[in-house]
Amino acid sequence: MSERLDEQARHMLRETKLYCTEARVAILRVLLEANGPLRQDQIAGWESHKLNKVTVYRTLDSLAEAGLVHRAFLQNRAWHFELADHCSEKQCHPHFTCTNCGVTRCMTDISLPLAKIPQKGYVISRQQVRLEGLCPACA
Amino acid sequence: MSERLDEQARHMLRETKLYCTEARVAILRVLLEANGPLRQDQIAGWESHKLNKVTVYRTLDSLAEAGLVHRAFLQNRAWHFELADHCSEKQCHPHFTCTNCGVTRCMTDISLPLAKIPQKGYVISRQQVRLEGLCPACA
DNA sequence: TCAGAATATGCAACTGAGTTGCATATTTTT
DNA sequence: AAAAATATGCAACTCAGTTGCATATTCTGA
Repeated sequence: MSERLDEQARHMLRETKLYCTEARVAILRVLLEANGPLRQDQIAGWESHKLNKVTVYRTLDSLAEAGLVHRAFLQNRAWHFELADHCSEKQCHPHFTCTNCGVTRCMTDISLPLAKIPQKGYVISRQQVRLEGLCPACA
Repeated sequence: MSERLDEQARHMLRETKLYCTEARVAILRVLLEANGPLRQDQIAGWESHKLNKVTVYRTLDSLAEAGLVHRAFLQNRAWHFELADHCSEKQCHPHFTCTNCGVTRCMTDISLPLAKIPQKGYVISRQQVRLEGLCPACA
């Protein structure tokens, strides 16, 4: 229920010491409702919210900086954003994109081992995996 | 030596039944020389080639369609292109990007196991891995 | 609880990667 | 060498994402 999600969003914002503004609550709610990566325009237009584009980008920036949100792999020149849960500190879940219908889905139930770089001196802080292929509907 | 690379480029084009044009040879040569993913502007400006932007994009499109070149993960909204060697059919080598200096490097010597999707019906045709962190110079 | 400080928002105008239409040039085929 | 097939270049466009700046909102401390 929406009251519930609002409260959850507000809680997340307070936890991370971010100003608890209407836009941030709204955007977090959208991301809580949607369980998958969304583009800016999808977030802005969610249920006739009609949020301002600049606000959406700036809000997502601050949410990402606070670690509440992750930027997912680009597809067609547009960033995708999603909640940062289901992610370990070093690795986000893989994303699967269907090359036919274009749908992107979070594969929260798979994880690959972290890569090891044989050369000395590298520090890996994050690993992202993208899968491409056909979804069940298109295969 | 450059004659050599030109010949190699021409050979690759003939093999894939692509018209053997000046631009294609030049661009393949750049990619053969550089061993890492390059952006369009880097390719266009390589050694004062001054190739036309549209031509570069279209050439890379055809090279990618022919399987000679791969599009690598986006970084800062710009595609990166590189030769498709060192790649198995299903998996390209991982890319490492330094979050401090921004350098991207191909990790041709690592490879992760292919993900397995437990849900029925998915066909994975390609897996890409991106690593972020600090390079030896910045660590 | 309210003023002032801190921060977020919205608008309009911009940036820059990538694309498209179309006329022309180049490559291949016959 | 001519015709058919394809590639190139230009200019003008699209569209995601950004920036400056004036205004509004949220928080904090007396």
